[in-house]
Amino acid sequence: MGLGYVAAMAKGTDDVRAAVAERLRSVGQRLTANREALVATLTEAPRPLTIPEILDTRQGLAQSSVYRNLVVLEEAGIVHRVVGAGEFARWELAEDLTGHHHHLICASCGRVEDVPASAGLERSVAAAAAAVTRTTGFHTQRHRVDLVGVCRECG
Amino acid sequence: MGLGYVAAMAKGTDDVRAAVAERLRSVGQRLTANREALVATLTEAPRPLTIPEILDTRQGLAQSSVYRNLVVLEEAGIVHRVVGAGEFARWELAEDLTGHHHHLICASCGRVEDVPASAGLERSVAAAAAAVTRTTGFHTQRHRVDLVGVCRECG
DNA sequence: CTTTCTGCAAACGATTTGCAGCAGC
DNA sequence: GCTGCTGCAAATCGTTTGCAGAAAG
Repeated sequence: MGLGYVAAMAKGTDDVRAAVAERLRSVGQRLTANREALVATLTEAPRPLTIPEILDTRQGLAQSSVYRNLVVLEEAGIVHRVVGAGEFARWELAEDLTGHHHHLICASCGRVEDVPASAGLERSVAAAAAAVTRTTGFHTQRHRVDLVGVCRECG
Repeated sequence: MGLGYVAAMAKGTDDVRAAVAERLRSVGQRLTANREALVATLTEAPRPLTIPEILDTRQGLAQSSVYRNLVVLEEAGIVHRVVGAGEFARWELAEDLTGHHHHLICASCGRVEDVPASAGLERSVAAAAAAVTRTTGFHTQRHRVDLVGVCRECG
């Protein structure tokens, strides 16, 4: 990947804090209270959050700061923008901080839930990616598997 | 799925036309020249298109009509909104008209390309979906596999 | 201290919508 | 001919940005 840090599976909360501090510094950005709060909120959530959801969690936080900081955190490789089904963007911690996972997207209520990725599926995706590189020259860096359907509540 | 039509793999152009006409009628919508043009454009494209791309294809077409008709066509189960990496939404024909496929998304230029899905990968996804239903009660209707990376041109 | 962040409010831009006239059936 | 579609232009709303004061290092 060419980045200056080592990828790892699901880190503990303290490791996350340390990694966040270091990655921000490596991009020449400061570690501020707002950014810590943002990371903490995303760490605690079992699914990607929308900006309104984030604002509800911590009131007194300016909307523009949330948007701006999410961009900074994305550039630092700490969070990822996730496109859901709804009209808001969703954000989650980068996968090397939380562990790789896939998404369940409810077509009825728009809710997005995380699910751990199975080893068998991962192997198949890797094989498919290798085949694609051979035939098209496209180099896969990561992948996204979303299951779209109806959640238990809406079913 | 509870819809009034039978799912099928990659249909011919004429079958697509017929299916489009019927599905529109079944939702109480008319088959107009604009809607036919829209479907034709998407049928010919080897990848999901953005609204600006669609407008370039057929000029003299009002932007608002494109937006409105895409919504109608989506409600009729004829097209699907696809979220790319960029700032525009992308649209493609529904998979039961074109055949199931996955997407290659270039993180550098934002381009989205279709790739056929391999049988092995499909089997793995189906198995994973079954496991999810068992453990969470979520019922999968369809899935989305995106490979995110760098295309040959950007590489 | 200097540089970067923050909050506020105003600007942006993709998408949606109101309305009067044209076209499907 | 009635109803619904089209195009135009104006409105919407998630997101971005300019600016003056506060905070990180």
